[in-house]
Amino acid sequence: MEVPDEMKEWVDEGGMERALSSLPGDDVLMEIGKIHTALSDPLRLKILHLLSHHPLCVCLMKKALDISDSKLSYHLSVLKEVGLITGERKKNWRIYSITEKGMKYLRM
Amino acid sequence: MEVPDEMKEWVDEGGMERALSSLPGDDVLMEIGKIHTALSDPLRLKILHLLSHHPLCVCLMKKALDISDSKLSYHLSVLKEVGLITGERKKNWRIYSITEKGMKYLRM
DNA sequence: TTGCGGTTTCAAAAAAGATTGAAATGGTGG
DNA sequence: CCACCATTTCAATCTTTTTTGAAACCGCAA
Repeated sequence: MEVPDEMKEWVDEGGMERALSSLPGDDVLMEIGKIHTALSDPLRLKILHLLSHHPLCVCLMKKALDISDSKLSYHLSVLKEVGLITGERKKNWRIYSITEKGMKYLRM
Repeated sequence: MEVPDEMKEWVDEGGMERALSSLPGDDVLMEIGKIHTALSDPLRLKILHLLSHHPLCVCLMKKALDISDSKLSYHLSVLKEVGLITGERKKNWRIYSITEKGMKYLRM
């Protein structure tokens, strides 16, 4: 197989094999991919930023973001699914908090 | 408006206003979102990992990943679009390299 | 100039993700 | 037990992203 000079020696020294074998497994790549999917929506990034200040009930987020209940609920579920936030019941309310993982990804 | 005790004092002290005003603008959130969209696909993460070892021509990546030309080309274009990789012509080949930005996001 | 290898572009089809409004859930206080 | 409040779930619809195969492109060598 023909390759550009620039990478010929690297390939001949087995660079490609090394690169391929140090690749994360498909399961790992899929999980990382899912986290990035969760972070790919501006609204969800907004939610994450809000929660980085203080845990919040759905009602306050709804008011701040001015969107429908079901829409907010959907996006919260996406963030929760991948562990960027957690939610706990408190009386009639549900209070969401950002996780360590969420903070880590927000900092990037 | 009724809110859980847990966040009453924070809200009363203007926490919500502070949180809202320190939110990145929609343009910024959209750009960050786009980068995460680019990182959301396992195949693209694989490409990024490969390129983190050495610049590569499309033909080598195609062989390593065992996918169609047009599919590979599409995913390369997505990564290039958001500045995670760059590509330059060299004779008949096109050689892609990971950018600093790409390295930064790969490290996360 | 013609043909060729490597790569991209295109349009159509398939798949995944987001939005909507209505209905359901599940504690809580009366 | 009942009615109520905050929130979630559901199914239909719409939008965006991905896949596919065919056609086009581009620089190079004969």
